[in-house]
Amino acid sequence: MAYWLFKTEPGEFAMSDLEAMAPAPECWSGVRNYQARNFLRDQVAADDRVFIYHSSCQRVGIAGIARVVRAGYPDPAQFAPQSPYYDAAASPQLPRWYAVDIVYQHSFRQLVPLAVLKASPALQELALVRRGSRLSVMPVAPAQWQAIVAMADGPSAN
DNA sequence: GCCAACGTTGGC
DNA sequence: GCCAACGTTGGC
Repeated sequence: MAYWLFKTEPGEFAMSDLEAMAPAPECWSGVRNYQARNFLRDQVAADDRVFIYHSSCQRVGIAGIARVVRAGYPDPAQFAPQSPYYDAAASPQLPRWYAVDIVYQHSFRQLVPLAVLKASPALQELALVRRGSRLSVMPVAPAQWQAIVAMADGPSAN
């Protein structure tokens, strides 16, 4: 089992939306960056765990945990002309973009702010805190995962 | 709203 | 293949 971090703008789709849908899964759609696409297509697997990160909002940080229930498959949005994620160059025979399905697992009692992540010595190698990083799907090492969970729900977070 | 940093496009 | 121009991301 591997660990990941997915970015989302809560104005579009928030951790609370995922929680409200539970136990129904959500299609994680609309990733339009090749490096992130490659992770979704090639590496994200069923039963992997995912941090949900809120970006471009008042309180940026990690809001909770989801679980992957379906590995990468062609993102339906690329074939839907009405979708903002439509890609005229993609076809079902030659899909360009991929999605996964995730399901709600756990909302942190309090969001772990970006500033806290940046300040953690255990997270200096995490792509999220690297200067200028724009990657929206990224791997999280087990030690990084445990450090973040401890910050979220550990004694210091209470 | 600003702007730094990044990814993509397209002319050559 | 280079690289300037452009569009986007995303924190602040």
